[in-house]
Amino acid sequence: MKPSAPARESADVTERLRDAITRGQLMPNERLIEADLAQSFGVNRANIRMALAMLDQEGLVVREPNRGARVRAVSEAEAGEIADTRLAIEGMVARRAAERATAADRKALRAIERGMRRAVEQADYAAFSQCNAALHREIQRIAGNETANRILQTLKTHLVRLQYRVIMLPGRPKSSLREHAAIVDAICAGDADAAEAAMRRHLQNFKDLLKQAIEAARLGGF
Amino acid sequence: MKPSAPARESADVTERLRDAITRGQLMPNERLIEADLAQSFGVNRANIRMALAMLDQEGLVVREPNRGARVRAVSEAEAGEIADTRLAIEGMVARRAAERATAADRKALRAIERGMRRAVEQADYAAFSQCNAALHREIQRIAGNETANRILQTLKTHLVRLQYRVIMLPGRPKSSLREHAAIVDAICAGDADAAEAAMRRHLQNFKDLLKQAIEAARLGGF
DNA sequence: GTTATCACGATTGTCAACAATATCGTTAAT
DNA sequence: ATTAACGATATTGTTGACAATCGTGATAAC
Repeated sequence: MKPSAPARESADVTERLRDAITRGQLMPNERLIEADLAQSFGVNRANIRMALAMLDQEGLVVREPNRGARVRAVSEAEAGEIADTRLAIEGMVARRAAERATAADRKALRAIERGMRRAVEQADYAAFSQCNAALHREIQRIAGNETANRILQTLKTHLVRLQYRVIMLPGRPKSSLREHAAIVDAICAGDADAAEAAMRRHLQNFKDLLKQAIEAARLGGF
Repeated sequence: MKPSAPARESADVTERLRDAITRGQLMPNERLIEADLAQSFGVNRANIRMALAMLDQEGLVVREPNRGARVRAVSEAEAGEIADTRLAIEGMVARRAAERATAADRKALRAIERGMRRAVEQADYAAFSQCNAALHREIQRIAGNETANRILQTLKTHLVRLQYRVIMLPGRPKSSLREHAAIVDAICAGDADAAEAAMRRHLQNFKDLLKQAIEAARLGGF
């Protein structure tokens, strides 16, 4: 059995195009020519057109009338905006998670936290990154706000190109682990205020480090 | 001179369709048949198709493969989610506004506040509603977070169908005025924490009243 | 040498016809 | 009477062709 019937090619194409952009296969400001994309994806131009329209709405590409579409470049200022917005939403999400977490939920959070600690001890960056994502995802699931989750998803999509720099910063995994532990503690204690505050601190640090990383990269080569 | 060259019909159509949905001319769960819409809007089906894809991404319609599009109905639970998310973002926005407001900005806020007070004294609901929107818009402008503003715009679009009920509640304009005054005071004082807290209180009240209004409507006929 | 004009190629926007799929009522079988 | 199979109709999805527009380079005017 298939996972879910696409039956409509454009949905699939949109996802593939989105991936190509977020994975950096298509560079910022690069022109996206419908005919070329149609050929390289092996689909009709109408599908590409549809995908571009949706990704435009999503903010991943910009389209100018009669002048085509380009991959949207997120400026440093915009990265800050995105990080602020994410911080606000995910703070609320952590709060709700603290209010709603069941015993099973708490157990799941602790398990991910243990995995994270193990990854730090073994200096396994890939595993750490994965646990990081899993933890945030789990908190979102517990909070159960689909609207917020959808928005967070697109915001993270915009940051994904930049954030790998932060993980690589010296000492970051260890401090990140501390921050995450504080979040999990607060949620498991059912302390909504503390959960929101901890999440905010975590994402504020992330934002600051992201800014540093971008600046360093800008001055130091690219 | 024109305001800005559309030159592309689909952008215009998208806006018109969005308006038709938010203004209630197209009811929730109503099927949106491409051919019909194309005829009634006087455009090609491809444009309608494009518009539906974008509004789907925006969350205003849902599309199922080979089964067409319908106006998305926001459930009571979802209205709560939207209100929560809005609260989180707009709290952050108020905080930033407090940090960034110039003397001119403060003057503009005070002017809108005066207009609001006048509207309440004269029991002019339309004017009040307009000042309400203007005040929130002005705060967003001052904060200068375009990412957040875009998201707030779409979230409000989803609530617009419901929120008129709240304004009509007895005594609401007066309490709303108090809440707004507190927000303006905090922003003008440059007190970021107070501004966020005041905005949160305001939107939390809004959320609670919205829930009440929806419940009352559900029990009392519609 | 600089600027204006024009024609051409590349690309996007529009359109109508066709194919594929779902919906719904009818009929037939049990 | 209930269910299953079937076919007609409505609707969406796909495709290719055509029209409109933009960028660019060549040419001409000054």
